[in-house]
Amino acid sequence: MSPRKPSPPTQSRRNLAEEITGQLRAAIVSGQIKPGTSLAEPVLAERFGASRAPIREALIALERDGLVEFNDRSRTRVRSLTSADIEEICSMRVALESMAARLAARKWTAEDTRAMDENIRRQDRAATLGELSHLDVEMHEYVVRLAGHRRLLNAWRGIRWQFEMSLAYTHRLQQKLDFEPHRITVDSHRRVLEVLASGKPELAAKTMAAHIEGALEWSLAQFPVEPVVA
Amino acid sequence: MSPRKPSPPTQSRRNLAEEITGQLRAAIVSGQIKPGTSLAEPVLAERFGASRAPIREALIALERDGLVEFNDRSRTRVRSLTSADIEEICSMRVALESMAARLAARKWTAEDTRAMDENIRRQDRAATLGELSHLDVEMHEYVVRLAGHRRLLNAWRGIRWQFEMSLAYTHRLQQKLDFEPHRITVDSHRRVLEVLASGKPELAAKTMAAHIEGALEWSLAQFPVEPVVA
DNA sequence: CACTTTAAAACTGTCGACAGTTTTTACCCC
DNA sequence: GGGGTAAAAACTGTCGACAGTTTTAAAGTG
Repeated sequence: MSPRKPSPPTQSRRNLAEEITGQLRAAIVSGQIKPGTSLAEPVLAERFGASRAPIREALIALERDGLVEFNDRSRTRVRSLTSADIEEICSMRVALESMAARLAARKWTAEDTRAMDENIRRQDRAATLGELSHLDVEMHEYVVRLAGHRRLLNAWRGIRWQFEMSLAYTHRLQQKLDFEPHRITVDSHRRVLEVLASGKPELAAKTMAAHIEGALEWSLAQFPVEPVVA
Repeated sequence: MSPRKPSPPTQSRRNLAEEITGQLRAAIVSGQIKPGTSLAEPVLAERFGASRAPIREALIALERDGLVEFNDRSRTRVRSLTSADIEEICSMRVALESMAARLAARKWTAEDTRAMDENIRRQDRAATLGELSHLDVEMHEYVVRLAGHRRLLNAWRGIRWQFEMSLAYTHRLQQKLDFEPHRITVDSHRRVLEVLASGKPELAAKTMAAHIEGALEWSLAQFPVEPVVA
Protein backbone atom coordinates (compact mmCIF):
# COMPACT_ATOMS: atom_id res chain seq x y z
CA MET A 1 0.00 0.00 0.00
CA SER A 2 2.99 2.19 0.61
CA PRO A 3 6.59 1.81 1.79
CA ARG A 4 7.18 0.92 5.40
CA LYS A 5 7.25 3.89 7.68
CA PRO A 6 7.56 2.86 11.31
CA SER A 7 7.92 6.49 12.30
CA PRO A 8 8.84 9.05 9.67
CA PRO A 9 10.87 12.23 10.23
CA THR A 10 7.81 13.76 11.81
CA GLN A 11 8.19 13.61 15.54
CA SER A 12 5.54 11.64 17.30
CA ARG A 13 2.69 14.08 17.30
CA ARG A 14 0.66 13.35 20.39
CA ASN A 15 0.07 9.70 20.81
CA LEU A 16 0.44 6.92 18.34
CA ALA A 17 -3.26 6.57 17.70
CA GLU A 18 -3.66 10.17 16.63
CA GLU A 19 -0.52 10.11 14.57
CA ILE A 20 -1.76 7.06 12.72
CA THR A 21 -5.20 8.56 12.33
CA GLY A 22 -3.68 11.59 10.70
CA GLN A 23 -1.54 9.60 8.32
CA LEU A 24 -4.31 7.27 7.29
CA ARG A 25 -6.71 10.12 6.89
CA ALA A 26 -4.35 12.00 4.64
CA ALA A 27 -3.79 8.90 2.55
CA ILE A 28 -7.50 8.28 2.15
CA VAL A 29 -8.50 11.85 1.47
CA SER A 30 -5.78 12.25 -1.12
CA GLY A 31 -6.89 9.09 -2.85
CA GLN A 32 -3.61 7.38 -2.18
CA ILE A 33 -5.60 4.63 -0.56
CA LYS A 34 -8.54 4.02 -2.84
CA PRO A 35 -12.18 3.60 -1.87
CA GLY A 36 -13.09 0.00 -1.36
CA THR A 37 -9.68 -0.89 -0.03
CA SER A 38 -9.91 -3.17 2.94
CA LEU A 39 -8.13 -2.04 6.07
CA ALA A 40 -7.24 -4.96 8.29
CA GLU A 41 -5.86 -4.19 11.70
CA PRO A 42 -2.94 -6.63 11.64
CA VAL A 43 -1.85 -5.35 8.24
CA LEU A 44 -1.97 -1.73 9.29
CA ALA A 45 -0.29 -2.61 12.55
CA GLU A 46 2.67 -3.97 10.69
CA ARG A 47 2.72 -1.13 8.23
CA PHE A 48 2.92 1.41 11.02
CA GLY A 49 5.12 -0.71 13.20
CA ALA A 50 2.59 -0.53 15.99
CA SER A 51 0.33 -2.87 17.84
CA ARG A 52 -3.34 -3.20 17.07
CA ALA A 53 -4.55 -1.03 19.92
CA PRO A 54 -3.72 2.36 18.42
CA ILE A 55 -4.71 1.13 14.96
CA ARG A 56 -8.11 0.21 16.27
CA GLU A 57 -8.62 3.65 17.70
CA ALA A 58 -7.52 5.24 14.48
CA LEU A 59 -10.06 3.23 12.53
CA ILE A 60 -12.81 4.26 14.90
CA ALA A 61 -11.78 7.88 14.44
CA LEU A 62 -11.84 7.48 10.67
CA GLU A 63 -15.26 5.95 10.84
CA ARG A 64 -16.37 9.00 12.73
CA ASP A 65 -14.98 11.14 9.95
CA GLY A 66 -17.01 9.12 7.51
CA LEU A 67 -13.95 7.97 5.63
CA VAL A 68 -14.22 4.28 6.36
CA GLU A 69 -17.09 2.01 7.21
CA PHE A 70 -17.44 -1.10 9.27
CA ASN A 71 -18.86 -4.22 7.85
CA ASP A 72 -21.43 -6.42 9.64
CA ARG A 73 -18.50 -8.49 10.77
CA SER A 74 -16.54 -5.40 11.73
CA ARG A 75 -14.28 -5.45 8.77
CA THR A 76 -13.13 -2.02 7.74
CA ARG A 77 -13.02 -0.63 4.25
CA VAL A 78 -12.51 2.78 2.74
CA ARG A 79 -15.79 4.38 1.76
CA SER A 80 -16.44 5.61 -1.71
CA LEU A 81 -18.26 8.75 -2.72
CA THR A 82 -21.15 8.60 -5.14
CA SER A 83 -22.85 11.65 -6.54
CA ALA A 84 -25.59 11.09 -4.01
CA ASP A 85 -23.00 11.32 -1.26
CA ILE A 86 -21.63 14.52 -2.67
CA GLU A 87 -25.07 16.01 -2.65
CA GLU A 88 -25.62 14.89 0.90
CA ILE A 89 -22.37 16.46 1.97
CA CYS A 90 -23.35 19.63 0.23
CA SER A 91 -26.77 19.84 1.79
CA MET A 92 -25.30 19.29 5.22
CA ARG A 93 -22.79 22.01 4.60
CA VAL A 94 -25.56 24.34 3.57
CA ALA A 95 -27.47 23.65 6.75
CA LEU A 96 -24.50 23.84 9.07
CA GLU A 97 -22.48 26.57 7.47
CA SER A 98 -25.30 28.94 6.81
CA MET A 99 -26.11 28.62 10.48
CA ALA A 100 -22.45 29.21 11.23
CA ALA A 101 -22.40 32.27 9.00
CA ARG A 102 -25.40 33.68 10.78
CA LEU A 103 -23.67 33.31 14.13
CA ALA A 104 -20.27 34.40 12.89
CA ALA A 105 -21.62 37.55 11.31
CA ARG A 106 -22.57 38.74 14.77
CA LYS A 107 -19.08 38.34 16.13
CA TRP A 108 -17.19 39.50 13.08
CA THR A 109 -14.35 41.93 13.63
CA ALA A 110 -11.89 43.79 11.45
CA GLU A 111 -9.29 41.21 12.35
CA ASP A 112 -11.46 38.49 10.89
CA THR A 113 -11.81 40.43 7.70
CA ARG A 114 -8.05 40.77 7.44
CA ALA A 115 -7.48 37.06 8.08
CA MET A 116 -10.09 36.01 5.60
CA ASP A 117 -8.96 38.45 2.98
CA GLU A 118 -5.45 37.11 3.24
CA ASN A 119 -6.80 33.60 2.87
CA ILE A 120 -8.79 34.46 -0.24
CA ARG A 121 -5.78 36.16 -1.76
CA ARG A 122 -3.74 33.03 -1.32
CA GLN A 123 -6.53 30.92 -2.73
CA ASP A 124 -6.50 33.10 -5.78
CA ARG A 125 -2.81 32.45 -6.22
CA ALA A 126 -3.21 28.72 -5.72
CA ALA A 127 -6.06 28.62 -8.21
CA THR A 128 -3.94 30.37 -10.81
CA LEU A 129 -1.31 27.71 -10.42
CA GLY A 130 -3.96 25.04 -10.61
CA GLU A 131 -2.91 23.74 -7.23
CA LEU A 132 -5.15 21.99 -4.81
CA SER A 133 -5.00 23.81 -1.52
CA HIS A 134 -6.56 23.34 1.83
CA LEU A 135 -7.26 27.04 1.99
CA ASP A 136 -10.85 26.68 0.91
CA VAL A 137 -11.72 24.26 3.67
CA GLU A 138 -9.70 26.29 6.12
CA MET A 139 -11.67 29.37 5.32
CA HIS A 140 -14.94 27.62 5.93
CA GLU A 141 -13.60 26.13 9.11
CA TYR A 142 -12.66 29.60 10.23
CA VAL A 143 -16.26 30.68 9.98
CA VAL A 144 -17.60 27.61 11.70
CA ARG A 145 -15.17 28.08 14.57
CA LEU A 146 -15.97 31.73 14.89
CA ALA A 147 -19.61 30.84 15.29
CA GLY A 148 -18.64 29.64 18.73
CA HIS A 149 -21.08 26.78 18.75
CA ARG A 150 -19.49 23.64 20.05
CA ARG A 151 -22.02 21.19 18.71
CA LEU A 152 -22.20 22.91 15.40
CA LEU A 153 -18.46 22.61 14.99
CA ASN A 154 -18.67 19.01 16.00
CA ALA A 155 -21.33 18.20 13.45
CA TRP A 156 -19.37 20.02 10.81
CA ARG A 157 -16.31 17.95 11.59
CA GLY A 158 -18.40 14.92 10.80
CA ILE A 159 -18.31 15.80 7.12
CA ARG A 160 -15.17 17.90 6.89
CA TRP A 161 -12.87 15.21 5.60
CA GLN A 162 -15.43 13.75 3.28
CA PHE A 163 -15.72 17.16 1.75
CA GLU A 164 -11.98 17.42 1.44
CA MET A 165 -11.90 14.00 -0.15
CA SER A 166 -14.39 15.06 -2.77
CA LEU A 167 -12.33 18.18 -3.46
CA ALA A 168 -9.20 16.16 -3.93
CA TYR A 169 -11.01 13.84 -6.28
CA THR A 170 -12.43 16.65 -8.36
CA HIS A 171 -9.02 18.19 -8.55
CA ARG A 172 -7.40 15.03 -9.81
CA LEU A 173 -10.09 14.59 -12.39
CA GLN A 174 -9.60 18.16 -13.47
CA GLN A 175 -5.92 17.70 -14.00
CA LYS A 176 -6.35 14.50 -15.88
CA LEU A 177 -8.90 16.09 -18.18
CA ASP A 178 -6.90 19.27 -18.35
CA PHE A 179 -9.73 21.51 -17.26
CA GLU A 180 -9.28 25.07 -16.35
CA PRO A 181 -8.65 25.69 -12.67
CA HIS A 182 -11.51 26.28 -10.35
CA ARG A 183 -11.45 30.01 -9.69
CA ILE A 184 -15.13 30.71 -9.57
CA THR A 185 -15.14 30.17 -5.85
CA VAL A 186 -12.64 32.93 -5.33
CA ASP A 187 -15.13 35.58 -6.43
CA SER A 188 -17.83 33.82 -4.53
CA HIS A 189 -15.71 33.84 -1.42
CA ARG A 190 -15.29 37.58 -1.75
CA ARG A 191 -19.04 38.00 -1.69
CA VAL A 192 -19.29 35.83 1.39
CA LEU A 193 -16.60 37.83 3.14
CA GLU A 194 -18.46 40.98 2.29
CA VAL A 195 -21.70 39.96 3.92
CA LEU A 196 -19.99 38.42 6.92
CA ALA A 197 -18.23 41.70 7.53
CA SER A 198 -21.39 43.68 6.89
CA GLY A 199 -22.85 42.28 10.07
CA LYS A 200 -26.11 41.12 8.55
CA PRO A 201 -26.63 37.64 9.95
CA GLU A 202 -29.55 36.62 7.80
CA LEU A 203 -27.93 37.80 4.63
CA ALA A 204 -24.70 36.08 5.59
CA ALA A 205 -26.54 32.81 6.04
CA LYS A 206 -28.24 33.08 2.68
CA THR A 207 -25.10 34.08 0.88
CA MET A 208 -23.13 31.25 2.41
CA ALA A 209 -25.84 28.79 1.37
CA ALA A 210 -25.76 30.11 -2.16
CA HIS A 211 -21.99 29.94 -2.23
CA ILE A 212 -21.92 26.31 -1.20
CA GLU A 213 -24.68 25.34 -3.57
CA GLY A 214 -22.89 27.13 -6.34
CA ALA A 215 -19.77 25.13 -5.63
CA LEU A 216 -21.81 21.96 -5.87
CA GLU A 217 -23.24 22.94 -9.24
CA TRP A 218 -19.78 23.58 -10.49
CA SER A 219 -18.48 20.39 -9.00
CA LEU A 220 -21.15 18.17 -10.48
CA ALA A 221 -20.79 19.91 -13.82
CA GLN A 222 -17.22 18.65 -13.97
CA PHE A 223 -18.40 15.10 -14.19
CA PRO A 224 -19.50 14.02 -17.62
CA VAL A 225 -21.04 10.92 -16.09
CA GLU A 226 -21.93 9.53 -12.71
CA PRO A 227 -19.28 11.00 -10.47
CA VAL A 228 -18.07 8.27 -8.24
CA VAL A 229 -14.92 8.27 -6.25
CA ALA A 230 -14.18 4.62 -6.39
CA MET B 1 -20.93 3.83 41.86
CA SER B 2 -23.43 1.03 41.79
CA PRO B 3 -23.58 -2.65 42.72
CA ARG B 4 -21.43 -5.09 40.87
CA LYS B 5 -22.97 -6.38 37.68
CA PRO B 6 -20.58 -8.60 35.77
CA SER B 7 -23.32 -9.48 33.32
CA PRO B 8 -26.94 -8.98 34.27
CA PRO B 9 -29.85 -11.12 33.08
CA THR B 10 -29.64 -9.35 29.74
CA GLN B 11 -27.93 -11.62 27.30
CA SER B 12 -24.77 -10.25 25.80
CA ARG B 13 -26.14 -7.89 23.19
CA ARG B 14 -23.61 -7.77 20.40
CA ASN B 15 -20.16 -7.40 21.74
CA LEU B 16 -19.03 -6.38 25.16
CA ALA B 17 -18.08 -2.87 24.11
CA GLU B 18 -21.53 -2.05 22.83
CA GLU B 19 -23.22 -3.64 25.77
CA ILE B 20 -21.14 -1.56 28.14
CA THR B 21 -21.70 1.56 26.08
CA GLY B 22 -25.42 1.04 26.36
CA GLN B 23 -25.38 0.49 30.09
CA LEU B 24 -23.13 3.43 30.80
CA ARG B 25 -25.12 5.64 28.52
CA ALA B 26 -28.37 4.76 30.24
CA ALA B 27 -26.80 5.43 33.61
CA ILE B 28 -25.51 8.81 32.56
CA VAL B 29 -28.59 9.96 30.73
CA SER B 30 -30.81 8.98 33.62
CA GLY B 31 -28.62 10.89 36.01
CA GLN B 32 -27.71 7.76 37.90
CA ILE B 33 -24.11 8.67 37.26
CA LYS B 34 -23.87 12.37 37.93
CA PRO B 35 -22.14 14.98 35.80
CA GLY B 36 -18.59 15.57 36.88
CA THR B 37 -18.10 11.98 37.93
CA SER B 38 -14.76 10.67 36.87
CA LEU B 39 -14.75 7.49 34.81
CA ALA B 40 -11.49 5.63 35.14
CA GLU B 41 -10.96 2.67 32.91
CA PRO B 42 -9.67 0.25 35.54
CA VAL B 43 -12.56 1.06 37.83
CA LEU B 44 -15.15 0.55 35.13
CA ALA B 45 -13.35 -2.55 34.00
CA GLU B 46 -13.81 -4.08 37.38
CA ARG B 47 -17.36 -2.89 37.70
CA PHE B 48 -18.31 -4.58 34.45
CA GLY B 49 -16.07 -7.54 34.97
CA ALA B 50 -14.31 -6.84 31.71
CA SER B 51 -10.87 -5.82 30.58
CA ARG B 52 -10.00 -2.27 29.66
CA ALA B 53 -10.25 -2.77 25.91
CA PRO B 54 -14.04 -2.77 25.59
CA ILE B 55 -14.31 -0.11 28.30
CA ARG B 56 -12.06 2.14 26.29
CA GLU B 57 -14.20 1.76 23.22
CA ALA B 58 -17.30 2.46 25.23
CA LEU B 59 -15.81 5.68 26.53
CA ILE B 60 -14.91 6.78 23.04
CA ALA B 61 -18.46 6.09 21.95
CA LEU B 62 -19.82 8.10 24.85
CA GLU B 63 -17.56 10.96 23.98
CA ARG B 64 -19.01 10.86 20.52
CA ASP B 65 -22.45 11.09 22.04
CA GLY B 66 -21.30 14.14 23.93
CA LEU B 67 -21.99 12.50 27.28
CA VAL B 68 -18.43 12.43 28.57
CA GLU B 69 -15.38 14.48 27.84
CA PHE B 70 -11.69 13.76 27.81
CA ASN B 71 -9.33 15.78 29.82
CA ASP B 72 -5.98 17.06 28.51
CA ARG B 73 -4.47 14.01 30.11
CA SER B 74 -7.15 11.77 28.69
CA ARG B 75 -9.03 11.39 31.88
CA THR B 76 -12.73 10.89 31.34
CA ARG B 77 -15.53 12.59 33.18
CA VAL B 78 -19.24 12.89 32.72
CA ARG B 79 -20.18 16.18 31.13
CA SER B 80 -22.63 18.53 32.70
CA LEU B 81 -25.30 20.53 30.96
CA THR B 82 -25.52 24.25 31.49
CA SER B 83 -28.32 26.40 30.16
CA ALA B 84 -25.97 27.41 27.36
CA ASP B 85 -25.60 23.75 26.43
CA ILE B 86 -29.31 23.27 26.40
CA GLU B 87 -29.68 26.18 24.05
CA GLU B 88 -26.97 24.80 21.82
CA ILE B 89 -28.69 21.46 21.70
CA CYS B 90 -31.93 23.16 20.85
CA SER B 91 -30.49 25.26 18.07
CA MET B 92 -28.86 22.21 16.55
CA ARG B 93 -32.12 20.37 16.71
CA VAL B 94 -33.84 23.23 14.98
CA ALA B 95 -31.31 23.21 12.18
CA LEU B 96 -31.21 19.45 11.75
CA GLU B 97 -34.79 18.51 12.38
CA SER B 98 -36.34 21.25 10.35
CA MET B 99 -34.21 20.02 7.49
CA ALA B 100 -35.35 16.50 8.31
CA ALA B 101 -38.97 17.57 8.36
CA ARG B 102 -38.58 19.18 4.96
CA LEU B 103 -37.21 15.96 3.53
CA ALA B 104 -39.59 13.70 5.38
CA ALA B 105 -42.65 15.64 4.28
CA ARG B 106 -41.82 14.62 0.72
CA LYS B 107 -41.81 10.94 1.54
CA TRP B 108 -44.66 10.91 3.97
CA THR B 109 -47.23 8.17 3.59
CA ALA B 110 -50.45 7.19 5.31
CA GLU B 111 -48.53 4.54 7.18
CA ASP B 112 -46.29 7.19 8.68
CA THR B 113 -49.31 9.12 9.82
CA ARG B 114 -50.68 6.06 11.51
CA ALA B 115 -47.38 5.29 13.25
CA MET B 116 -46.94 8.84 14.43
CA ASP B 117 -50.50 9.18 15.55
CA GLU B 118 -50.14 6.07 17.65
CA ASN B 119 -46.98 7.48 19.13
CA ILE B 120 -48.60 10.78 20.04
CA ARG B 121 -51.52 8.99 21.61
CA ARG B 122 -49.17 7.06 23.83
CA GLN B 123 -47.29 10.20 24.71
CA ASP B 124 -50.52 11.72 25.79
CA ARG B 125 -51.14 8.82 28.11
CA ALA B 126 -47.63 8.96 29.51
CA ALA B 127 -47.91 12.69 30.07
CA THR B 128 -51.13 12.23 32.00
CA LEU B 129 -49.40 9.82 34.30
CA GLY B 130 -46.49 12.22 34.62
CA GLU B 131 -44.15 9.56 33.33
CA LEU B 132 -40.96 10.22 31.48
CA SER B 133 -41.05 8.36 28.23
CA HIS B 134 -38.74 7.93 25.33
CA LEU B 135 -41.64 8.41 22.99
CA ASP B 136 -40.88 12.04 22.33
CA VAL B 137 -37.35 11.38 21.21
CA GLU B 138 -38.50 8.34 19.29
CA MET B 139 -40.98 10.40 17.35
CA HIS B 140 -38.35 12.88 16.35
CA GLU B 141 -35.98 10.11 15.44
CA TYR B 142 -38.68 8.67 13.25
CA VAL B 143 -38.79 11.86 11.24
CA VAL B 144 -35.03 12.15 11.00
CA ARG B 145 -34.76 8.58 9.77
CA LEU B 146 -37.52 9.03 7.27
CA ALA B 147 -35.63 11.95 5.80
CA GLY B 148 -33.31 9.32 4.35
CA HIS B 149 -30.23 11.44 4.74
CA ARG B 150 -27.37 9.45 6.18
CA ARG B 151 -25.24 12.35 7.28
CA LEU B 152 -28.16 14.20 8.70
CA LEU B 153 -29.05 11.23 10.85
CA ASN B 154 -25.46 10.94 11.89
CA ALA B 155 -25.23 14.56 12.95
CA TRP B 156 -28.50 14.23 14.81
CA ARG B 157 -27.18 11.26 16.71
CA GLY B 158 -24.40 13.50 17.91
CA ILE B 159 -26.85 15.33 20.15
CA ARG B 160 -29.54 12.75 20.61
CA TRP B 161 -28.44 11.49 24.00
CA GLN B 162 -27.59 14.91 25.30
CA PHE B 163 -31.11 15.88 24.49
CA GLU B 164 -32.45 12.86 26.26
CA MET B 165 -30.27 13.67 29.25
CA SER B 166 -31.72 17.13 29.46
CA LEU B 167 -35.23 15.69 29.24
CA ALA B 168 -34.54 13.29 32.06
CA TYR B 169 -33.15 16.11 34.15
CA THR B 170 -36.12 18.35 33.54
CA HIS B 171 -38.40 15.52 34.40
CA ARG B 172 -36.71 14.85 37.71
CA LEU B 173 -36.79 18.50 38.58
CA GLN B 174 -40.44 18.57 37.72
CA GLN B 175 -41.26 15.72 40.00
CA LYS B 176 -39.26 17.13 42.84
CA LEU B 177 -40.99 20.47 42.51
CA ASP B 178 -44.31 18.80 41.89
CA PHE B 179 -45.00 20.63 38.66
CA GLU B 180 -47.76 19.71 36.35
CA PRO B 181 -46.77 17.27 33.65
CA HIS B 182 -45.47 18.46 30.36
CA ARG B 183 -48.40 18.06 27.99
CA ILE B 184 -47.95 21.13 25.90
CA THR B 185 -45.82 19.22 23.46
CA VAL B 186 -48.57 16.74 22.77
CA ASP B 187 -50.67 19.38 21.07
CA SER B 188 -47.61 20.74 19.38
CA HIS B 189 -46.81 17.29 18.07
CA ARG B 190 -50.24 17.06 16.55
CA ARG B 191 -49.59 20.22 14.59
CA VAL B 192 -46.26 18.84 13.40
CA LEU B 193 -47.87 15.63 12.30
CA GLU B 194 -50.48 17.59 10.44
CA VAL B 195 -48.01 19.53 8.32
CA LEU B 196 -45.80 16.53 7.73
CA ALA B 197 -48.77 14.66 6.37
CA SER B 198 -49.90 17.65 4.38
CA GLY B 199 -46.88 17.27 2.14
CA LYS B 200 -45.75 20.86 2.39
CA PRO B 201 -42.00 20.62 2.96
CA GLU B 202 -41.34 24.26 3.73
CA LEU B 203 -44.20 24.52 6.12
CA ALA B 204 -43.16 21.28 7.79
CA ALA B 205 -39.69 22.66 8.34
CA LYS B 206 -40.97 25.85 9.88
CA THR B 207 -43.48 24.10 12.05
CA MET B 208 -40.89 21.68 13.32
CA ALA B 209 -38.56 24.54 14.13
CA ALA B 210 -41.30 26.31 16.03
CA HIS B 211 -42.17 23.13 17.87
CA ILE B 212 -38.63 22.60 19.05
CA GLU B 213 -38.16 26.19 20.04
CA GLY B 214 -41.41 26.08 21.89
CA ALA B 215 -40.19 23.09 23.83
CA LEU B 216 -37.06 25.01 24.74
CA GLU B 217 -39.05 27.95 26.01
CA TRP B 218 -41.06 25.65 28.15
CA SER B 219 -38.01 23.82 29.33
CA LEU B 220 -36.10 26.90 30.34
CA ALA B 221 -39.18 28.28 32.01
CA GLN B 222 -39.12 25.34 34.39
CA PHE B 223 -35.87 26.51 35.86
CA PRO B 224 -36.25 29.25 38.41
CA VAL B 225 -32.52 29.82 38.25
CA GLU B 226 -29.56 28.84 36.13
CA PRO B 227 -30.50 25.40 34.92
CA VAL B 228 -27.47 23.25 35.30
CA VAL B 229 -27.36 19.53 35.24
CA ALA B 230 -24.49 19.05 37.61
C1' DC C 1 -1.58 24.50 61.40
C1' DA C 2 -0.08 25.82 56.54
C1' DC C 3 3.23 24.18 53.30
C1' DT C 4 6.45 21.14 51.21
C1' DT C 5 8.33 17.03 50.11
C1' DT C 6 8.08 12.12 49.42
C1' DA C 7 6.20 7.84 48.87
C1' DA C 8 2.30 5.13 47.39
C1' DA C 9 -1.65 4.35 44.44
C1' DA C 10 -3.97 4.85 40.29
C1' DC C 11 -4.19 5.93 35.26
C1' DT C 12 -3.42 5.94 30.39
C1' DG C 13 -0.99 4.30 26.14
C1' DT C 14 0.75 0.45 24.06
C1' DC C 15 2.07 -4.30 23.51
C1' DG C 16 1.68 -9.30 22.66
C1' DA C 17 -1.26 -13.36 23.09
C1' DC C 18 -5.29 -16.46 22.47
C1' DA C 19 -9.88 -18.06 21.19
C1' DG C 20 -13.53 -18.20 18.15
C1' DT C 21 -14.96 -16.84 13.34
C1' DT C 22 -14.71 -15.74 8.64
C1' DT C 23 -12.32 -15.82 4.34
C1' DT C 24 -9.07 -17.93 1.28
C1' DT C 25 -6.80 -21.34 -0.81
C1' DA C 26 -5.96 -25.92 -2.11
C1' DC C 27 -7.79 -30.16 -3.31
C1' DC C 28 -10.83 -33.76 -4.82
C1' DC C 29 -14.48 -35.92 -7.28
C1' DC C 30 -17.27 -36.20 -10.85
C1' DG D 1 -13.71 -27.70 -15.96
C1' DG D 2 -17.62 -27.04 -12.35
C1' DG D 3 -18.75 -27.37 -7.82
C1' DG D 4 -18.17 -28.42 -3.47
C1' DT D 5 -15.17 -29.46 0.68
C1' DA D 6 -11.70 -29.27 3.90
C1' DA D 7 -7.48 -27.49 5.62
C1' DA D 8 -4.92 -23.10 6.12
C1' DA D 9 -4.49 -18.23 6.73
C1' DA D 10 -6.19 -14.08 8.37
C1' DC D 11 -9.35 -11.26 11.33
C1' DT D 12 -11.73 -9.36 15.19
C1' DG D 13 -12.87 -9.21 20.22
C1' DT D 14 -10.98 -9.51 24.51
C1' DC D 15 -7.51 -10.23 28.00
C1' DG D 16 -3.55 -9.36 31.05
C1' DA D 17 0.88 -6.99 31.53
C1' DC D 18 4.26 -3.19 31.80
C1' DA D 19 6.28 1.43 31.49
C1' DG D 20 5.90 6.14 32.13
C1' DT D 21 2.95 9.80 34.22
C1' DT D 22 -0.24 12.00 37.10
C1' DT D 23 -2.85 11.99 41.43
C1' DT D 24 -3.48 11.21 45.89
C1' DA D 25 -2.06 10.33 50.42
C1' DA D 26 1.33 10.49 53.93
C1' DA D 27 5.02 12.28 56.32
C1' DG D 28 8.05 15.92 57.56
C1' DT D 29 9.12 21.00 58.56
C1' DG D 30 8.86 25.50 60.12
